[in-house]
Amino acid sequence: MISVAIVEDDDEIRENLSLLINGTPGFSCIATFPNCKESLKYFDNEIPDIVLMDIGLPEVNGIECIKLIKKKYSSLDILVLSIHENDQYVFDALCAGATGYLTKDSSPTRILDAIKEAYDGGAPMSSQIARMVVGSFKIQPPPELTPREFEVLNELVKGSSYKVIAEALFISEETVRRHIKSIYRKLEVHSKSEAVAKAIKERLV
Amino acid sequence: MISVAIVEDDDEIRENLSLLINGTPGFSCIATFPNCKESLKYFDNEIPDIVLMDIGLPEVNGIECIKLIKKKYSSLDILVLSIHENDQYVFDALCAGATGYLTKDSSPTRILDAIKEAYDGGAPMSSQIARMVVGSFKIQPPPELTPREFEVLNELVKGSSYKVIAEALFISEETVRRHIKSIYRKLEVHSKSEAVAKAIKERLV
DNA sequence: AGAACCATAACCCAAAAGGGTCAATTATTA
DNA sequence: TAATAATTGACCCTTTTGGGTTATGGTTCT
Repeated sequence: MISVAIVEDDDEIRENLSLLINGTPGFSCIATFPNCKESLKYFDNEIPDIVLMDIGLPEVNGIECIKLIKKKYSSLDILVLSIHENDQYVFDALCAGATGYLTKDSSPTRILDAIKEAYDGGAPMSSQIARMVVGSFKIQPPPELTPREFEVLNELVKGSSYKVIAEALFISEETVRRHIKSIYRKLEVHSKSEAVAKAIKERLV
Repeated sequence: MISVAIVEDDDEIRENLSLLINGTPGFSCIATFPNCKESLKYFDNEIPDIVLMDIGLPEVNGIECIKLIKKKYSSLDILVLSIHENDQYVFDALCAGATGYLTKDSSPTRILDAIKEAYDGGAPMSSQIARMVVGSFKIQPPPELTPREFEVLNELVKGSSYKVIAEALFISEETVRRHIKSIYRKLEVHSKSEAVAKAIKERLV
């Protein structure tokens, strides 16, 4: 028996979800809340297996609510159920610790499957969401750095000084300087920290 | 009709997959290859809808093969089918541009579902893999930086010099220096580039 | 009331970084 | 064969950075 709690401000949606869950063998909706605050209060006494979370909540929004819940109950699995397919909401929710992300047009069957999947250690996502998430890993076409320049860039990301890089790559500090000048020109930056930021953000390393 | 190509060095597995796909209505295995090189040659003439890719290939491994394929045919969807659940393989594959990642213990039904899902724009993953991927977004418990220190750290990541930070935050350069010393101590680093690397990697910004 | 922390600011000094220019060797490619 | 690119190295100079110390006013918590 999987116990579920729902945080959703729309009365109709909340009721329908509750009926769906309670009407299915093996699932039990043990509590529903129209906002973040009440859910937090409840969790002090009883912890469900899975929380279904809306994003568009009044006062404290769903993302913040996830953060607050995970802060206290870090192992609790939260499944987002949202109308938003917007990139930022999805990534914010996952960064906050959500276990999965379904769009609200998911079928009742899909929702139940997802709850089961989350309970079994999976991370259920609507297919467009999954594609978005997986796509975020993809590396962009790399800038034309030479192999040696990539080696130097790697050292920069490790925080090495010119001297340390020179020793690591068995070249003189002057040559390190030379390579770094090249790197700065190609990446269009003017300092180590900028280069490091760009390298990591664009996954050049 | 979804056309599928298979890159897999194990003869038996390759044959079984081919039989599974051709034996199912709506699916067609149009080509199979024991290594990367032959698959690339073939794609010059015909492009399947989906490629099933093994990771443990001889000579050029699966990750490199994905990179090579995506370099020429960036819209081709590649589904990894691997025995490895190792973090690094998964993330490397997704970074290389894989559309999904299944473990080899997936059932025939699951494999067919996944091909269909990838074809429909999804990103099918085995549940442990999905959990791993989603989990990688989660922010760790943040180090005890003060609000002001976070502001300074943000400026560092933007590549700002002490002087620029001072102007941006309306404080003296000396105070910027003070905050940065604090940040270095708390993050256990000794330079801007190290701080930036750590901040980005641990998603402090 | 005192302790602890935050944010502010200053001074000293050595080390590191960044920008400019020049030049030689090797390898690859046109 | 000539041109191009990669890799290596050097010298000049200024600015930036990092580590040390000290100090003040404000807040918050005990």
